[in-house]
Amino acid sequence: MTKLRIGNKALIKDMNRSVVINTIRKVGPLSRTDISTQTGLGLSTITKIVEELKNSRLVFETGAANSTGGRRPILLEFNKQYAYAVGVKIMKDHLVLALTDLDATIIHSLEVPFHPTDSPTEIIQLIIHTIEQLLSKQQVKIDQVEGIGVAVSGLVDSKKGLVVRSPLLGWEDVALSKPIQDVFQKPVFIDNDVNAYTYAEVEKGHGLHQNNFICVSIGDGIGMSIVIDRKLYSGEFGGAGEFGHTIIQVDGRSCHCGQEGCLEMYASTIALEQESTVLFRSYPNSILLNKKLTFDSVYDAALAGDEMAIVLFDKLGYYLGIGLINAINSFNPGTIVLIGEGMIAQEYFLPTAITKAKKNFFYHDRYETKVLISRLGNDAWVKGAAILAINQLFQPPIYESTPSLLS
Amino acid sequence: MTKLRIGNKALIKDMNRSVVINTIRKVGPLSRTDISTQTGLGLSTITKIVEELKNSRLVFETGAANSTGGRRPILLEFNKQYAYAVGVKIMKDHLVLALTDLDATIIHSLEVPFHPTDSPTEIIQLIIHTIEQLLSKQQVKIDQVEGIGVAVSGLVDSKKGLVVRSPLLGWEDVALSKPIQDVFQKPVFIDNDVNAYTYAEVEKGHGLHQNNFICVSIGDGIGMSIVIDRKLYSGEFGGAGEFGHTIIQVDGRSCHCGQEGCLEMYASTIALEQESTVLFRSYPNSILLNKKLTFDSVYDAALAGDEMAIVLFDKLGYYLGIGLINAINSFNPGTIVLIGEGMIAQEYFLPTAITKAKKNFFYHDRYETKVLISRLGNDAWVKGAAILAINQLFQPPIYESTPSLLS
DNA sequence: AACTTTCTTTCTTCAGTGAAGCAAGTTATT
DNA sequence: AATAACTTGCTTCACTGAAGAAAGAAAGTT
Repeated sequence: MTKLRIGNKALIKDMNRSVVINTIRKVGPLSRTDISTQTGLGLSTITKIVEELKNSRLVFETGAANSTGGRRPILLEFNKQYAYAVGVKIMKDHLVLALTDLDATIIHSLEVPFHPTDSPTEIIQLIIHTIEQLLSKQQVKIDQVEGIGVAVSGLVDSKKGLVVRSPLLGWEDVALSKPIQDVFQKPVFIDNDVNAYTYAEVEKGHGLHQNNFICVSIGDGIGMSIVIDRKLYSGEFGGAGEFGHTIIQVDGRSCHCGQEGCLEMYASTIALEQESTVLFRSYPNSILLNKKLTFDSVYDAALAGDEMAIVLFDKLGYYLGIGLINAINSFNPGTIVLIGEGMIAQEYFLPTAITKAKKNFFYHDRYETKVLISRLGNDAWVKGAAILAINQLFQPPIYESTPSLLS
Repeated sequence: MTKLRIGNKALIKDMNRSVVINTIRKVGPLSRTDISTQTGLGLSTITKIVEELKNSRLVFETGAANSTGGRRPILLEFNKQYAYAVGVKIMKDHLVLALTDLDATIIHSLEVPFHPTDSPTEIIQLIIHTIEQLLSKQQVKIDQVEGIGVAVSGLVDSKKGLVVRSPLLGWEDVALSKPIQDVFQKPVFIDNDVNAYTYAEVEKGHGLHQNNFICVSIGDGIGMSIVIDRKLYSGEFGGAGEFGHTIIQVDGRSCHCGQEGCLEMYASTIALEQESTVLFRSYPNSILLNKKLTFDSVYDAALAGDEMAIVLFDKLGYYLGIGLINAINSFNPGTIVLIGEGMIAQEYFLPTAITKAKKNFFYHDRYETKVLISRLGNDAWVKGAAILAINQLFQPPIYESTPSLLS
């Protein structure tokens, strides 16, 4: 278990430095007095800590604000350019990389295609090479990079830095962190792609107003992540949130995972295919006939007024609603945030899903789980990957062996 | 959100006192040197803190152990009798109360029946009256009681001290904590009964070796609790773990909760009734005919060789296995602990359930979720209730406004 | 007598605190 | 305008009290 540090002067100092810098980082330009009242620390303490933070360039003074009847406050701001982070997302046939500042703002990003047949080793080499390219193009030295975050779809053991299994990439037991870490000598963090997105949601999205929520991703598969008190819960070996493989139908449709009746078979891209085989009988004239069914293609058909497309989404919405009920009844989250490519067609399936989901166990009780849609853009995946690396720098240093900028 | 305290001398002292007392409490008789090496605190610090703890009677010296070649160590032990706690479990038609020491060992317990038609107010008065009786019988003054914990089945908002809904008792929105607290002027903690049992499991059961697990209770209904890093996760308003009402069959059997296809309809006492209506056609000679079906009665029938009883448990096991799969795939716990009255018949349904549950999403990956059976006795419910009250006394005081013995 | 282990005492270190005071503005009064 | 009085922001410094280190006392064993 993560063990608490014992109390000594080093702990006091680490904690207070952490509080001060995180206050400045999150609440933005602040005067020393503001920080003092917000944190509860004495003014003299703030003065001393700010002095140090200024010397290490983590914080800088950014002129004086207007007076409110006395001496004008000197505003302090977090130096986002103190260092950089790199985010990587591994997709089916290409990589997305981004260089960000410490606020996770993307400075420059690159996309590099690869062949689906490329081996893990080749792809890892491609990642390393592209990071080098990204850095040299932006004239950033590796010493200025505080960490590298990588997002991969599939089952990821982030503690061990291992991709246990990724059906999308055809990977099994790939040690992803180590080779990258060996080259750059910088901390490398890997996680599941939905988890990475969720970090972005925590820091930049709905997490700004919610401390407990779950993210459900709808796309090729169904993913989930669990946020408790702003922290992600990963399960014993990173598999929490294999929600797509919870069973909603005893002895139902066979899933590629070996089970029967998985939610993923009823409310993802795969579900569109599955459901359509039956539906084509009733809708022989559907323009979807002989087309590859994806959220995009079915959405286009629905927009064009194709009845079968509309029915298809409606069915998907019903099953998704059941999935949401199960999530609500298991976790009782205050909020569910929906993400993923499937959301482009939300108008066609979400109303049905939400109507169904509202009839959950708690709906008698005035307690309602809000269902929200992520407002982050498509770059949230790679931004989240960068946040994997950034976040660890600013954790409150109360546990043993937490690395930190504030040493 | 729970906010971290700022670093100052008071924090240091609180933290270290907490570390020392919890080390003594958990690891048992220890010398000062032992504590020093275990905690990492300096010997002189330990001497000072132990001095204080001795003065406040929280710790006492219990003779000297054998020498290992030098001065004999003076063993220190936690004073379990420093104070008392009271645990209460509200059952369908009776109360169970227990007076415990600070190690949650039961000193004396009482059972008091009531009428199912009694109003919440009457039952609360009965609780208050019985606590008084329990204390006076044991000649304990209320000042010596550090807290009172109450376990109730149903949806409990423990932060607000509210029983939101308890179908078993027919309660809705009952403010349970406040009236008790008003009388005794001592902290009162309430929680769901499965959660209370889980606290006992954390402190006295499998939690001694596991930091992350879930408990699944099988009985009249199906309950669940989630333990992450030795802490219970309760959800936004205490409803996490309404696992019995996750849907395993789209449009399946109607549940009293208003949904269809809830797990509870397939793997609890209710399921036995439901399933039997069909099965009686195939087994017209079953000795279960015209009997009230409970785990007890069906178990007796199975022991007597009744085929239908055996089939009934086998079906229940299959569905339970599906429930366990859903729990495993959602939470990826290292361990599942099974509890509840249903476990008396485990030999007839568990093998089927575990066989099914093993075929979960992770079973390719050498990662296995252990399924264990709780070894705690029937008094774990009320013991857990007492632990609700005891635990808050020994929390590490790193968050703002955590009450503590060590002020 | 020499060594070990446990525990205590004394002294040192250093981070936060709070009062006093300085800095730099605004507001009211002349 | 000029001045005095007030406000707000920040800094300095003596003080407090926590852990820590070192020396040594206590109580054993070899």
